[in-house]
Amino acid sequence: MQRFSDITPIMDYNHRDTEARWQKYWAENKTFSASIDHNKPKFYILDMFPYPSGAGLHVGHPLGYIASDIFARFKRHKGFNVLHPMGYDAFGLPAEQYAIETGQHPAITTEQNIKRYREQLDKIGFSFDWDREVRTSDPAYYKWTQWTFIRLFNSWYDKAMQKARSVEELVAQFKKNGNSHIDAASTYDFIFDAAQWKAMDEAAQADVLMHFRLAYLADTLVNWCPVLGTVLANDEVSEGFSVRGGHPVERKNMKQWSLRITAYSDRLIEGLDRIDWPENIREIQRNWIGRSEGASLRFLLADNPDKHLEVFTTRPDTIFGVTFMSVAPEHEYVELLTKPNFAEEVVKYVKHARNRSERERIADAKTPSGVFTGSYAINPFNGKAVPVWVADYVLGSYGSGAVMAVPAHDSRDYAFAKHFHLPIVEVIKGGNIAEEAFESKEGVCMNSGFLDGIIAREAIGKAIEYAEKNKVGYGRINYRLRDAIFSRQRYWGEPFPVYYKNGIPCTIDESQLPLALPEVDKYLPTESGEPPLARAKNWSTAEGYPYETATMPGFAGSSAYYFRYMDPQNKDAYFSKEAVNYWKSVDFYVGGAEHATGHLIYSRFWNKFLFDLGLVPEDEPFRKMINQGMIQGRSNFVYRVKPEEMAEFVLWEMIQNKQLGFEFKKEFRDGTRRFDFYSEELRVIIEVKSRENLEKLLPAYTEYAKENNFKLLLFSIVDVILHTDEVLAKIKRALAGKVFPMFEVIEEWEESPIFVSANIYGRENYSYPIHTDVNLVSNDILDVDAFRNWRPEFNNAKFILEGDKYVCGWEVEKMSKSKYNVQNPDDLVEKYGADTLRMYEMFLGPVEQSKPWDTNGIEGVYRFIRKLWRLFIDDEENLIATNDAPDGAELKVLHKTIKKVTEDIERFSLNTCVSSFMICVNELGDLKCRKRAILEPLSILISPFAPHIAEELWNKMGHSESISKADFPICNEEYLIESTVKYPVSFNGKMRFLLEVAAGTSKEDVEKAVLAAPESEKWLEGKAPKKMIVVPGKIVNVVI
RNA sequence: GCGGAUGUGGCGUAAUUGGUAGCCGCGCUAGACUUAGGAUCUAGUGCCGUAAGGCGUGGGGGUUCGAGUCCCUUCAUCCGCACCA
Repeated sequence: MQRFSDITPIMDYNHRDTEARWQKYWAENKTFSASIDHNKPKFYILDMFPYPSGAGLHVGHPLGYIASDIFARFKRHKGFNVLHPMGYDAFGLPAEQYAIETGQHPAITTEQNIKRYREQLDKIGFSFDWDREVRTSDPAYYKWTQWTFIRLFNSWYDKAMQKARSVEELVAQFKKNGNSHIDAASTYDFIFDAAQWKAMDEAAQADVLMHFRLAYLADTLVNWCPVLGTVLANDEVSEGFSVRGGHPVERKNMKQWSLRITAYSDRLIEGLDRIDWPENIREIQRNWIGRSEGASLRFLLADNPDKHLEVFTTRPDTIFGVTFMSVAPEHEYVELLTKPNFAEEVVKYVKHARNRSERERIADAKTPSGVFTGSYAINPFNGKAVPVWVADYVLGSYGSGAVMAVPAHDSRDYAFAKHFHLPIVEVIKGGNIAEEAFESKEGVCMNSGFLDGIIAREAIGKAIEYAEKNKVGYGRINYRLRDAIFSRQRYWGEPFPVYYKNGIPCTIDESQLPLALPEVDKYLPTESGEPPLARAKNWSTAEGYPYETATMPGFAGSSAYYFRYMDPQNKDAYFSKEAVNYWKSVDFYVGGAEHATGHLIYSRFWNKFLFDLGLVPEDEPFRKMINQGMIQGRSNFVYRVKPEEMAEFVLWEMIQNKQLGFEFKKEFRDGTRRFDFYSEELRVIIEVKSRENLEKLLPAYTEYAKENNFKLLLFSIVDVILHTDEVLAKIKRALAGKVFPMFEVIEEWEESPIFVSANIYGRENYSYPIHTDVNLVSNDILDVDAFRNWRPEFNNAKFILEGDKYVCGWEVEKMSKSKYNVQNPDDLVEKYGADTLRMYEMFLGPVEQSKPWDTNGIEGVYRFIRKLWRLFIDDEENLIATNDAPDGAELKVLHKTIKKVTEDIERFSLNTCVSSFMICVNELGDLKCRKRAILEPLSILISPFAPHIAEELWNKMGHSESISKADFPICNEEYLIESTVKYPVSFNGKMRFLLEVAAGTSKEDVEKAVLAAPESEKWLEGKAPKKMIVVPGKIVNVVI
């Protein structure tokens, strides 16, 4: 059937035509192209660039992009030179996985996905400067990733100067003085002098330098994932399984490239206080870096006085309570410590502990495990010998891999001591050590020699002082942060600019960059287990030295991409000095909180490194950041009936509690026979089964009824559900003694699924929910016919309705295909337009908050857009704006909105802006305002949110230039001044009425007016008020 | 277990410094216009109550003339970390 709107052209806002036209205009005119302009303040606003996955964008992805785009457009109106670029994090596992499955080169898949992303992004009307697009998989881009790697390789970290320096300078030092005067972030423990350095051959020197380089190759205990055939970073592993794909991960020792991010631990912590980031992200990073202050103490071995165990403790104040020591199974002294008669046990334990997967260790965390080595160590404070154990609650990778155990004041040591019956010595007063460890630092020291009587918190410093004076230890800060493993045994990533010259790793010359990713025949590891690049032909330098076969991890390309946007086409440099000194760093960064311990920490590290080299002017990359919330799906459910359970439920509801005058029981058993319902009084049995079953069993039932003198009523499931009244009538007749066949079928019925509406009584007793496609549902009402057509098995479905509607259940879940709750932005843009989508995504709530996507509300925003249009344009599509001078009421509406919107955008409260626009348009509609002086500023106000319609209106009002070049309106407070104040008058804090007085009325006069108001009489009840509070311009409170 | 965040109508939310709780939108109810509506417009809509009025921001307690907002306590949900010495 044709609808009215199909046959009569109604002059309504046509978003399809308008939006396409302006998107084309922006692209052709390069409206949002940014260039260095020293006459304007710069503003760099950046989104975390996406990984272009095959699934395309869903409604959740653009949330952050829309928010940042609004901000970018706003800043342009405010006179800033805005850099707002976009690109793609294009290397990654899914494309490679797909390549392995199909043989398709990942570059091709990636290209296709990017194309799709771009189409989707373009339709939403973003103001990106696409000329600055970067892709991490583009050789022209990853050239600079490799270039940075070479710089890292050629740098070491000088702790004294707190900065990275070149390895050349380090070598010069070695030649002059050896390494004794150097305070470097290093894993090198030996001391050599200049002569010794010079005596080393090239390989030995290279080996020493490796311990200093910021990018270094080392044997590392890594997270090896056999299924993926690669090593994973710590943040890619969760509870012993890979985050992506959920495959088991094991610990394995391998030669890996790593980045010495730990050198920057302190600066990474310190910088957190200087950046405007959400507190939770900063807290996560603080925990991840895990700075703890304490002491390193030396315990000499009782039988081996020239060797010692080094421990790290945050509680040197408890040293007199040490009753044993524990070392990690991987500790280098395990063998040395183990006495012959304990060797068997220790070897067995260490082997067992090593082989345990991370997951097993976690599962067993509650039961301590360990074994005594037979050795003792000497407490440097009191000379007592304590036993040394091997225990896997001690981590080899933290501190020194050994702990001094103080069971009285550490809960892990306590559990261990209890389990193995080791002594517990209390040295801090205040707890009950018979029950649990007392970990507070507020207690007073006891049994602690010179520390006795001091508060534990203060004793820490005294103990360190003592240790340093007696040369048995020193104050020390430890970090939880580990170096970042930088090798991946993968194809689709940046090749390392590294070759091996007689086994010595060297970086290629910068002039040779980029080292392009080679072609391979397959994207799998070789038969001998080497990474895919080992398959490439001639994967070696011109001299024949083999290249590194691992590739870089996902975070390599994303760690400093924001610099490349500043000068993306530069062939000679990463970025020009001019560009970086103009754009400096990102002023505003928008992206997901899930990158807290990955990208967001690596970027800060890379940025600080580039800062140390003097390449960039600021040491933090992202000055301000907000994290957009996740958009969850809103799933809809239909409830499929389990017919037999439903029939029994329905019947029981009718006959229980003597409703028919007789007591019925559920479940009557007679030997092996079982019946559904039974009345002892009348000897009546009711049984519900499928028709087929009843027919089959009819002879047996007949016989049983006869033998035992029962009256038997058999009903088919279908009849009970669909002909409940007739069934009930038959039961009543039977109870009244009437005679009729024990079984008859009311309706023949083919097998078909039955669905019950959500609010039908008892539903949860006899049905189970199944997901239905949200596109078949509107306001939780199911389109029954569409549902029948959805899948063949439902095309004869029956529905139990509420009234005439089938109401679906709903739940908030992850947005995913399998839950049929995915909302795709293209469909919504097609139906409602990009402006509506943009505004609706903002209208949903604060950007930072996670929330379910519910398409229902979008109609309201769509109506608003059309209302806005009609404020300017009549039915014949003519502009109706007049040049009349606006009146006070109109100006007040406009300036109120200017004020609210400006303030709200600045504090990133975009949902409330949308509300304000709606209020403004409603109020101007009520005032029948058609005045250009009001409408023109309004269109600029709204243009960051709904840029297409704003451009169209601006254009219709006679402007030839894009609205994005217009100045943002400024609020004139004069228009907001009220001549009267409406005081809410409260009595004892409860608001009772409003009282209007002239603005500027004195407190005393307001009080008088309140008392004189007729409404007051009732509330005063004849009493005089005890007190009156008048807050000028705000409220009046009368206390009685 | 530790750390952090959040709890407001049927739903998404608003209330910027302690000052009229529920703005805006969805949904719902009634009406208007229509041959027709999943269009548009008007009015209503926190809960209880015919009304007067009472009750209401997860629960309990407190500070205050006044508390969604501050303090104490408790519950629930979500997120992060999880043998880090």
